[in-house]
Amino acid sequence: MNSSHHPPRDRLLGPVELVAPTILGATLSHAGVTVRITEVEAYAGERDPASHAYRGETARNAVMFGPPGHLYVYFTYGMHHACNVVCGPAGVGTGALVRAGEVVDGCELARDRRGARVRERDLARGPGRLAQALGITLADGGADLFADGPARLVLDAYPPEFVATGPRVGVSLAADVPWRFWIAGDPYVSDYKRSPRAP
DNA sequence: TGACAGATGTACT
DNA sequence: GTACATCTGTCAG
Repeated sequence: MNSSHHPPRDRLLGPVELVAPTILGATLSHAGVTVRITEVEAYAGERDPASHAYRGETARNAVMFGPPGHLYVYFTYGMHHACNVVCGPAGVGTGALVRAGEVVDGCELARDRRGARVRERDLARGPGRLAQALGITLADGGADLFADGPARLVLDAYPPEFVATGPRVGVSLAADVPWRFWIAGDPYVSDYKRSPRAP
C-alpha cells in the first residue's frame, strides 16, 4: 500500500544516501520483465569521488543532472549496461545504482536474454545482469520512470525488511563509504567485491 | 576461491 | 595516446 499523498517522484528528493534505501523493495519494469529491487548504491554527484558526476556535468552523465525519477544508463567494460535512478533535485547529479533484483514477472523473457543455463537466482543478481534481464540499453537513457513509457518504477513497498548497509562494490575512490544498501538476508543480492585498486 | 580475459567509451595527459 | 571503469563468465587450483 502507498500511504503517501505526494507524487512518487517527490519521494526521490533529498540526500541520495537517504533516498537510495527507500528504493529497496520497489519494482522496476521494462520490456516485459519486472524485478523487485534488492540492492542499491548511492552516488552523490559532485561531493562523491566515486560518482560519474564528480567532475561535473558532461554529455555522458547529463541525465543525472536532470530531474529525479529518470533512468541514467551507462555502458562499461565494453559490454555491460547499468541502471541508475536519478535522485535529488535537478542540478545536483545524484543517483542510485540499481545493483540487483529478483525477477518477479517475465521470467521466460529474462531467461531468453540472460541464457538458458543461468540459474534463476542469477537472472538479475548484479547490475550488468539486471540490465540485461530487463533489456535495458543506452537507448533507454533518460527515460522517465513515472511516465507512460516502457520503463517503470513502482515505489510502494518500503520498508521491505531490515536494510543492511556496507561499502560500495568495485569502487576505488571513497571505497569505505557505506552507501551500499540491501535487503538483509535476501538471496537475490550480489557478492561484495572490493576494487583491486582501492587503498 | 581466485585470477584474468574480454571490448569499448570516457576522461585526462 | 593512455589508463581505467558503479562487471561477468570461465577456467585453473
